[in-house]
Amino acid sequence: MKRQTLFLNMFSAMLDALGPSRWWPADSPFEMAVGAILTQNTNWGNVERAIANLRQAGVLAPRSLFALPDDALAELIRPAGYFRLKARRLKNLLAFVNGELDGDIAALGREDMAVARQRLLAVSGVGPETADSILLYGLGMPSFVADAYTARISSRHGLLPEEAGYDELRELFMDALPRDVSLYNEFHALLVRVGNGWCRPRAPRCETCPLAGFFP
DNA sequence: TGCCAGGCCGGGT
DNA sequence: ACCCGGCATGGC
Repeated sequence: MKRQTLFLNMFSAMLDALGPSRWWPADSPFEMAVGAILTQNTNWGNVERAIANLRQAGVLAPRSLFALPDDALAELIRPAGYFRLKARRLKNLLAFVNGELDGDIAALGREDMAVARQRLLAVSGVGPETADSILLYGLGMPSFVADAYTARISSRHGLLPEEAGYDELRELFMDALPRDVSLYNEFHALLVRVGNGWCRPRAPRCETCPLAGFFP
């Protein structure tokens, strides 16, 4: 079977079983980017609390958030964990957005995607997954997000060895699939949902997984 | 109770 | 070029 067909069938199997995800839950590209930093190695429920705190404090905008002292910002995002570290990372991103993009992160979306990706990666605290999330979900660019779930599900199904690196994994999906923003969006969202629900690190529930028996 | 969560950086080999 | 310790809260 053609590899693209295999991947699209995998997508359909998850979509049929779970329905559309309607990701990313954010009101603006800026809020999305903030969420991308806050959710690093962290449960989304904790991130929601942190974002609610920022909104409540009226600082969910590039200038006002940057104006907050580090320790005040850290206190507001405490529920998201790693809060001192993430306060610094947010400040790094904000310095870039305010200083180089005139406070408008959406301006990045009008650049060449590889250039936009490199500029995001140059911000300390923005790694490949965070950058790709912002490109895809925040800016609507076709950059596939290859996170820990993608790696786990892929290796369990023998698509790649477990030790495969981030870029290798991303290229596997991007080479196999058409460059389509909506497809990448929903595909990654479904992988996360399968990873949270069935493809667990220690206790996989493979019997009832939407991908059970899908791969040869 | 321990495991897990939509990673990344910096320093050491 | 890899490997590892550190970072931290909250749900199950």
